[in-house]
Amino acid sequence: MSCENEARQSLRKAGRRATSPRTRIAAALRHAGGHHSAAEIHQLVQGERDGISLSTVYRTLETLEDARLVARADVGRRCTEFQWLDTAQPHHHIVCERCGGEGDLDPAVVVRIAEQIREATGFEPNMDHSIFGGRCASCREGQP
Amino acid sequence: MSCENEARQSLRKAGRRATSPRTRIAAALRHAGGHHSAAEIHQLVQGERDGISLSTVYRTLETLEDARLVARADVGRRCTEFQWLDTAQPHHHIVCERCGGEGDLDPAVVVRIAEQIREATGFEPNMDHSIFGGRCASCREGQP
DNA sequence: TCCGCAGTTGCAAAGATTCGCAAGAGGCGC
DNA sequence: GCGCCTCTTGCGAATCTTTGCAACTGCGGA
Repeated sequence: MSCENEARQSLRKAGRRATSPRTRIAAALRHAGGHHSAAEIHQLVQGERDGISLSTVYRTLETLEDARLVARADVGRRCTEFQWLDTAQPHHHIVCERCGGEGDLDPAVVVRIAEQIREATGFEPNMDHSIFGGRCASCREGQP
Repeated sequence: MSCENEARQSLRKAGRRATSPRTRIAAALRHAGGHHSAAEIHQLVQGERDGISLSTVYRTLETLEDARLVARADVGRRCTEFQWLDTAQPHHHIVCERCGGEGDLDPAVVVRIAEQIREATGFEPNMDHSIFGGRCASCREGQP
């Protein structure tokens, strides 16, 4: 699949070595799309030839995150997921802490938020893939 | 110290049982002020009478977080800290992902951000204690 | 094409956090 | 003040994630 070559190029472009485990992990994530846990990603690359150790999966994800190729999302406790960023549009979520419902956040709103933070602090916030916790409208009405 | 009584009252007000471990943990966090890791909190309450198990510390922190008495802050990977909220002003940080430098964020900016998210999605974001990652001004200049 | 160094990997062990279960304790009603 | 029911705790085990270290490999230069 071309994902493998694309992944390899993205890695080189980011100044990282395009090793076999790295390429396979990146390609799998890119090809699969959406969010995946470390264990899922480990599964995805297990099917093929020789296995990749779980620690390598974690280290690779960290590397890819540093290279801004992958975004980490801590959706609630006990649930860290990763997503390929290179091709995806930046997108953002809001998760209801009571009912678990999710909503998407207009990227324009996030851009404006980032601008406000930059103006206020001089920091350029990293908002490749933000997740806000909160209460959805119906849960807010139901309980105080 | 009065922290213990205050903590007890806050717990009851939130509809939780004011048990001895809970009260001690809440009082310690309240008294200590600032951010503390689970292990530090465990240490803080170890000195006194009988010990409190680490799992109880974690469970209590979770309970206190649910009750909005404590805020959890994931400052980068490998570093989860907790802070007593009841008395503190809401406050917000921005952390540089490159140099580790920290800045404070004007609460007014955060209020505006919360409003924008509410208008856009109907969600009321929980912004008791937000942390944004990003690049500080000097790191932005230094490296692209 | 071959070599050498620095970056990576696999493995096993450590650390952090959560979970299951039986025993114990807080708080409401009597 | 006493009893009971439910919520909590402690302990140990399970899970998730990171780390240390020695062996291995990509890739720039000869």
